[in-house]
Amino acid sequence: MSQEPFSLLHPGVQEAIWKMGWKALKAIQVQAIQTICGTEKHLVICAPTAGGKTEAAFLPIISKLAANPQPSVQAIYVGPLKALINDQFRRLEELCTELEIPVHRWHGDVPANQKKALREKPSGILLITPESLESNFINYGVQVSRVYRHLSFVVIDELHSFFGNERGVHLQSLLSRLQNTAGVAPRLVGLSATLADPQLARAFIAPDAVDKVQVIEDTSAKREIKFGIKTFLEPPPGGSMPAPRLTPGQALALASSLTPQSVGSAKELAALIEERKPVIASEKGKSIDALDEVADDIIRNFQGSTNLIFGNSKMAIEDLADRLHERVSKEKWPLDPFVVHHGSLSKDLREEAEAALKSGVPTTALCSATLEMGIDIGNVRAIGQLDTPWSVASMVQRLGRSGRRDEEPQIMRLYVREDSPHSRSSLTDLLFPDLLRAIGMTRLMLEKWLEPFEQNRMHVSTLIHQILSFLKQTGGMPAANLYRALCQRGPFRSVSQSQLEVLLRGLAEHELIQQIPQGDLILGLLGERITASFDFYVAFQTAEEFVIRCGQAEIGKLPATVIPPVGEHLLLAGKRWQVRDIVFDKKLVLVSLSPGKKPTPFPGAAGEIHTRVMREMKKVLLDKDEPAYLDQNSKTLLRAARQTAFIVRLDATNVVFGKKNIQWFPWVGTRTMRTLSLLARSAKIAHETDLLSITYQLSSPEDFLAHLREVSKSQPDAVALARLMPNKGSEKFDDFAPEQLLDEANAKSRLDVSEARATCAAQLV
DNA sequence: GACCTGCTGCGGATTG
Repeated sequence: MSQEPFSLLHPGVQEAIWKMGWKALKAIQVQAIQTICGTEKHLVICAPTAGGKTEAAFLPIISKLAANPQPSVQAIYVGPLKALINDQFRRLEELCTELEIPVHRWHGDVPANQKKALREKPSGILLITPESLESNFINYGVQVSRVYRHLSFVVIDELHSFFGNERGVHLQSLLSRLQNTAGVAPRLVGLSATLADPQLARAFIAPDAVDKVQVIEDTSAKREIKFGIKTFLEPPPGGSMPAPRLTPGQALALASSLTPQSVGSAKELAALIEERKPVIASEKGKSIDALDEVADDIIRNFQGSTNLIFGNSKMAIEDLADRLHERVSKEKWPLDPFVVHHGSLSKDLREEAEAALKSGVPTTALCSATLEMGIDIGNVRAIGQLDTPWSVASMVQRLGRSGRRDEEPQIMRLYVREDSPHSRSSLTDLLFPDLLRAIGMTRLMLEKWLEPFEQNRMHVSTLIHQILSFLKQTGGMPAANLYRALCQRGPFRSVSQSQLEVLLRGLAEHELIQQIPQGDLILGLLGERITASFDFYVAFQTAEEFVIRCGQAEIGKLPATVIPPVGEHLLLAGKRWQVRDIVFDKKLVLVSLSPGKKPTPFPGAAGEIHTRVMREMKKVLLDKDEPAYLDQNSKTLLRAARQTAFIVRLDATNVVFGKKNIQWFPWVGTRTMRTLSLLARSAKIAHETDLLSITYQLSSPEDFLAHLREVSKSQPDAVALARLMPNKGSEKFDDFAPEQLLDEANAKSRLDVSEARATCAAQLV
């Protein structure tokens, strides 16, 4: 054991380490001890799950606390999940008992008397969620300064989960308010397994003192990665009859016989496809699709071990689970190893699935982001991923859940579903965009690139939340104090003083706040009601949900908008149900098992794709190499996509000039594509966008070039463009924000005028 | 064309 850092620890902590039988401190633990005990810096620790991060942070923190006990909470651990807090509570309590450092927890499931006891006699370490910290300000505002007056450390677990979203800004605001209210300057420690850019983590932890943040990364043995992409073709959409489908080989032959004319013409394409003699994919009269082929592959490759298979949507997860159960029962397996885990399932069912994963009996979970982070589920052999993920960050996070023992490789099988070419296929369809994205993202993952988060977002909804919370906490204050606390010292730095004034006037119009004659702002009638409601503590939007119950057993919850009428069917927890009764006033749906199958569609918004990913996809399309991680189908379809790109000369130019329209492939992300679309709209040019391209209803190349010239030379007004957006805001309190402010916020964070201009200018060269 | 997370006090009845 490295003697020097060990000797920096309190003797009681040294003893605890001996007693636990540790042979040596890990490298990140040594560095953390040196930084926390030897400097005044903040800290970010980046290491894989189960890599000893929590101990790295807490061994030195506990040492400091043991040497200097105070009658106040001295360290806070903020966790994003209740289950994670419960896990860490057990570990910390074990470490702290003999040192006589009290460990407390505060979240929604903790009994009120324990919370009361902590408020009356604050001490030691407190494990808490952001929302419960919010409840401290709302319900015990006057006690905050006493309870936290000797706070010296704040540890934030799963730091990356707070980046760029409402909950992260909420947390930053709470921590900033805590410092001001209690008059303390705690040191911050962030923990994460997936950090793109240490610089962003530094900026999140301490925006004013980025160089006071030490980053510690675990550089110990990198594990081997085994990675494969498999592509299956979906029968063409439409009609109840099974539609004919090409094999990947036929798709390649089709691409080779394309001409620039046939690509744009449904008739010519149909004739070419007819020549290839497409087959109706069926098995005993039942049509099979790509998901059936994925299920067959899973049955072959995920047997006899514990695995996670992630999907992009709950509907797809449920559908896949249903098909796997079908196969297991048809083949009469003695045990069905497939379980389902996602956010719409009841706590009981989720815990059952978690227990099965931990049990040692081979289990494969079909899951969503619920199993992406946090709770320990033991040793996972391999990861399946149904459909190309939305972000590289999520792909990395998911891959990281496998091969947890050092000597084991990380394994991922990524399944891509592409439409078989059909008579109405667009050029974009013929380029197999999901396969391109899967390869592009894989290349970026291997390069260690991850999406950065938007630092300049205004977060209008969360600012409204914090204004209301602050007024509730204090009873009222002048507008200037709000500006100083939230916008200058707090996280809402992208909001100017005049923008805050516009916002406050808007809030007064809605009676959320009002100004008393002396000038102070206080809560208005509606503001009082909102801050008193149970769901105020949460900064993010939540939908109205109905509980789905079979007899006394709760299966899960579904949004009110997707509940089928009585007599119809739904798919939940991998089982088929029929709706028996709906009790509207109790928000309850009674169901029973039934053979009828209808996948439940969950509502949701589309994701944003980063420009770097689109640029990589272009490279994939124009490169010649065929990565070894592609299966034969994927290689064949990639060849077909490249052949098609060659036919329409996408290798030489990004534009395809048709008779009646002009299709441009700018290879930019969602934000820039949205901006290009709004620019065309403000120039009154009819157009459509798809996954890869924007098609202008222009017949003359000159008109197209004139538009690009106009955009690249003028100084487009981003706010004026944002005014044209159809959906201005969807976060919790956006409805209370003045439209002008939402336009300014959207101009900043949902559009990218400078990249749009640069893209137009580059196309002109 | 998407996923995830989280949270009262208080009055009244009942019990020791």
